Amino acid sequence: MRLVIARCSVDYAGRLTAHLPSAPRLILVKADGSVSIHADDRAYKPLNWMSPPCTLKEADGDGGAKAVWTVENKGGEKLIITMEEILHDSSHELGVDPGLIKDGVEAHLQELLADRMETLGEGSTLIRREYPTAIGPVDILGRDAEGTTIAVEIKRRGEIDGVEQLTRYLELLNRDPHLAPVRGVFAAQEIKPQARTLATDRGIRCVTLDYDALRGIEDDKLRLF
Amino acid sequence: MRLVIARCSVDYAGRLTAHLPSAPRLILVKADGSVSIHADDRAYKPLNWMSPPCTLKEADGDGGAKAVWTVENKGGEKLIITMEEILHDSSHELGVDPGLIKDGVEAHLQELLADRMETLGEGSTLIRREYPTAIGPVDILGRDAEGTTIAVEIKRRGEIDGVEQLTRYLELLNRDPHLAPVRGVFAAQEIKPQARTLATDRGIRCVTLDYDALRGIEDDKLRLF
DNA sequence: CCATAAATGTCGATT
DNA sequence: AATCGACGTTTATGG
Repeated sequence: MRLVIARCSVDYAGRLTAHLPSAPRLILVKADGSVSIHADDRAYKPLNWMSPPCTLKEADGDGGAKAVWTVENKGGEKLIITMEEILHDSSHELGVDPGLIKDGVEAHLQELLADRMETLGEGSTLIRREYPTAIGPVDILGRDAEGTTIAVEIKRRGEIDGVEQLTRYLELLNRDPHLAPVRGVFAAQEIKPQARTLATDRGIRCVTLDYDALRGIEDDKLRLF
Repeated sequence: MRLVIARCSVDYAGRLTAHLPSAPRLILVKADGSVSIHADDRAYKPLNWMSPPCTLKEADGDGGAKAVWTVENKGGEKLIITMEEILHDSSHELGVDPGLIKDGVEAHLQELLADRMETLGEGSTLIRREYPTAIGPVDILGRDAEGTTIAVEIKRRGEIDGVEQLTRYLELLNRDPHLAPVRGVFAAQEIKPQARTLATDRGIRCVTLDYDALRGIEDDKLRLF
């Protein structure tokens, strides 16, 4: 990883055209060849960048510029960094990162819920996860205690577009005489008020998922063996 | 901006739970208070981060650790960086960035299409751009060859969300007896298969826009003067 | 490689 | 604060 602090101007031509006037910035060159240009704000988002795979060509600047870097990818996107003053330049060997271990994402919620369908109401059973339809897979298809088909949409955060998504599935599923009538269940760790209102208005039941409780139940299950 | 290269392990607890095993990484502390942890790959996204506003507390490590940083925001999200070995530590004054100047293709599409309504079919005419409704402006309102009102939604990339948006407009517009019946046209440089399926199912016509061709036509027009 | 959906999405405008 | 829409979204996953 190479860290360069330089007063530079930057031009990008690719999916759009963009220009950065001259100012001191961090230029970050990673081992995979990627380049990113950071200002001293905007959290983690770079002002400009080029994702790998790409090639970096360093050239001496003519006149005012100390150096001109040209970063290019296969798609013809181009990033030109004109450095007028180099304030810092250091390189560091980091090696391959062991990578991030995540816990609590949607996929995990789906697994846990599929394993504990009674969370959705006593007597609820699983038909299958990722039930395929023409407009995408339904997270969980199941049956409630009365044997009515239920379609479950799972989100970490339940917002309006999630309700819309479930509504589309329900419309489609209810055309299938083998399944109809199908009832909707919107399950999320957190459901936004507008999403809850819309869902309720459409006869979709809302269920708030407690991740720790689901996982706790799961742990209890494992403890039995 | 402070740059630290350190062998560290990281724990994040907030919107999800995540852990990074010990390895050498870049820790980037910006003037806005944000902290991000980068591996030696991926230009854009760090392994872990905390967005501002947040507070950084540095503490001496006990035993194996040289230092322990705790970054926390108001929402109770927490990032804990345990540094076992510090390989580099430097600070740099960058000042406020003058910011990025973007020149998008986006707004141009609407202009071009409004100027060349026949792209949507022989005899199509413009009523107006940005036709206002209670739920936002319709990109283009026009008439087809038969005189039927058409509502056009323009996107660079046509996805399901865009079809939903147009559907909401159509629902509203069709309540207006002066306009009804209104037909929908979904126009984009690229239309995703699922979006096309949904649009077709709802009787919305899909039109793929060729930006270069539209601009070419425009150039021809200009050349006449 | 293409297509799709999730994301600690982020970011900005607007209510 | 919440919502909505755009983003050079990026990133991961499944076909």
